[in-house]
Amino acid sequence: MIHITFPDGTCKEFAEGTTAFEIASSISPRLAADSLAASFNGNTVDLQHPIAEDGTIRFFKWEDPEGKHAFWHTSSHLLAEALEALYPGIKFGIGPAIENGFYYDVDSPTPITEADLPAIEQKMTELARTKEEVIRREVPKEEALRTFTEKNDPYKVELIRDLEDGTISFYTNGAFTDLCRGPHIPNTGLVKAIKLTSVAGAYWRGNEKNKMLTRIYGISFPKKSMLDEYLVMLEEAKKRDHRKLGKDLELFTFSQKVGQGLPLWLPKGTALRDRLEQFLRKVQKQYGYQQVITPPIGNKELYVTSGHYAKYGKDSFQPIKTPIEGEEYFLKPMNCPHHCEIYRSKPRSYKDLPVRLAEFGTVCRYEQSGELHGLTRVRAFTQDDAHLFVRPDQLLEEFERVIDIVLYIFRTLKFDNYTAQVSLRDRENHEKYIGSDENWEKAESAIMQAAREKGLNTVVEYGEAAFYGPKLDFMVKDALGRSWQLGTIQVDYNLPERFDLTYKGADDKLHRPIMIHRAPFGSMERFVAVLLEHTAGKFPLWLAPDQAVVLPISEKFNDYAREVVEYLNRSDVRVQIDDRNEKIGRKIRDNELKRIPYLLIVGEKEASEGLVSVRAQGEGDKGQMTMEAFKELILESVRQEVEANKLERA
RNA sequence: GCUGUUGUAGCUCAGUGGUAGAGCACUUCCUUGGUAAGGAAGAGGUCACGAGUUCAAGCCUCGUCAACAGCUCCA
Repeated sequence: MIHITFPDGTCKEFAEGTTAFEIASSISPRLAADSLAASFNGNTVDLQHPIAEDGTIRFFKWEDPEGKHAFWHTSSHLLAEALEALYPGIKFGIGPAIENGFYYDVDSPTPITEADLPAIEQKMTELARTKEEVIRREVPKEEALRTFTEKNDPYKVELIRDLEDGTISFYTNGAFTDLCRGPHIPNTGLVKAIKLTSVAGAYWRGNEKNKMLTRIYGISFPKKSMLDEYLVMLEEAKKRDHRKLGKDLELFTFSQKVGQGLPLWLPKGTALRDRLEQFLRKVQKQYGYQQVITPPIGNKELYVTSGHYAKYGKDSFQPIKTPIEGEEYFLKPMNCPHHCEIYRSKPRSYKDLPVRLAEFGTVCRYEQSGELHGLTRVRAFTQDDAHLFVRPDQLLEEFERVIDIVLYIFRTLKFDNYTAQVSLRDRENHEKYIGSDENWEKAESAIMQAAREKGLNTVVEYGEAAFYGPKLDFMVKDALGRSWQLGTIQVDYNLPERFDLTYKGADDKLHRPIMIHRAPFGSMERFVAVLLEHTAGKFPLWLAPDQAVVLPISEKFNDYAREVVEYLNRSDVRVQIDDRNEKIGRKIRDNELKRIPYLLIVGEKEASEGLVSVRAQGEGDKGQMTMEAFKELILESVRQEVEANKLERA
């Protein structure tokens, strides 16, 4: 007998071999429908899986990631079933659930395009309506191989060959049987709303030497209304796309003539970016950073020394050769080698450390053309870079101080949902990294400790480290839950070695400093992109390129409006005038759409009494006040926005 | 880089081989107004670029460039 306690506290006993789905059904059909997958002793198993003796069961709901995963995974099998019915002879690759939905890779005898998707959706819906049970069956590896060889499904055969010997699980829904680990939902009838979203090419097993298969993406839900909500959310995401907002708000542009991936910052975008830079400069000054400036190119020897030439030389931009001497220079792809040479420019004492060199350094990297994306992936960008040269005994504290800066920035800009990703070496393959095992281990443990002490919500990824050292990246979720990598902090034992950086210790001997690379924004380009999507273009007052615009009711009040503008500009409030010959309703609409934080409406009453009528972005009429009072309101709000999160230490 | 889709006015987009289109934005005029689109007229295009097919190409073919989606990559 199995004894099971349910989430609501009730207890029941079941015979051995009872499936989780049967158990859920025995409680209530509702629970069965809601429970999309079950967990057994902490390991996820599917609802068809027999319950073993001492098990406790946890039922997942749609809200649980495991529940969605099982739901979408089953949907992908449903897609395969529909495809097999519609395209006889089709071959299947893999068909997993993903973060938002599912896909299936197929090799179809006839091409499948977007135009075919509605018909496939239709077929899937039909099949789902027949409420097919999803049946799990365990078979020996040899039998699995035979089944798929007979079916002439070469991709599946390849997959099975790579599996360990023993039993393999099969799942069947209707006429379709797939090799699959599970878990799945018990019945395809639970899938009520399906949308196939796109078709794309994808290499078999992600290797570009392999054949390209057709990947069909889709998403599904247990209710029609949930699909509708999802589609609305997608629309909202499109509106927030930084590429669209950047155009609408005149922040940046690209030119086919200037070149791919080379952003042109427009006046308003530049104003925004400058303000972010000023903000960070001020913080860094308080943390003892010194600003430096280095040239945009560097001699090939610099990169041979740093090791970057060997690693990236051929994929990088082509060298620039001096016409007579024939020396080779490269556009700088990073600032660290230059900063190492600044460190080397004079002897350093242990008393001088840490040395903190900061630069808003513009770098060029030859990103693959297919990788370029708005401002988040470009070929020329400015890092809010700094390199900290520290003694081993200072590493941990300095690392934590960098975390403090990153967290301060996130608080000020209201990025509340972030996680820290610790990127360590691949556990097996150490060859692609440079530096000694001992140093790597020291660096990795320092990062882990700093993250722990700062209470960061941390994810550890093996194999994601840079070739020269482990790193801590901050992953930020925007308002729509999409994840972006922003700030990065990296420990480096390698460059100090290669550049033979030293300091004189208290023992009168030379020692090797440790280097920390860090960029709290990541790059100005990506940060502005993420900030745009996070705020939907409604920047906080202290960052907004224009903080207010004065709207005269009619041309008769243009002179007074100009007076207001002049007064506020003198007081460091960024304000414009909209003196077009338009009705006030029109001016309000246009300036609201430009996301100007405050609209100041002036007519006869205001002009005669020195007032402005204030309208706040998205909040409507706020009533009248004197222009002096408005100035104070703005300056005070700005003070509060920037200083509310006070630095924890200076 | 690979596969696919797309490229027409500043923006969003119609236009299936026969004289280049709409809405918004822009200019001028009328209107002088009170919290999210007042009215009229006008100007604006080497249809991404280059070849080819055709009596004739925005439209068909090839190449190049760029954008978008996915894959692969990311110091």
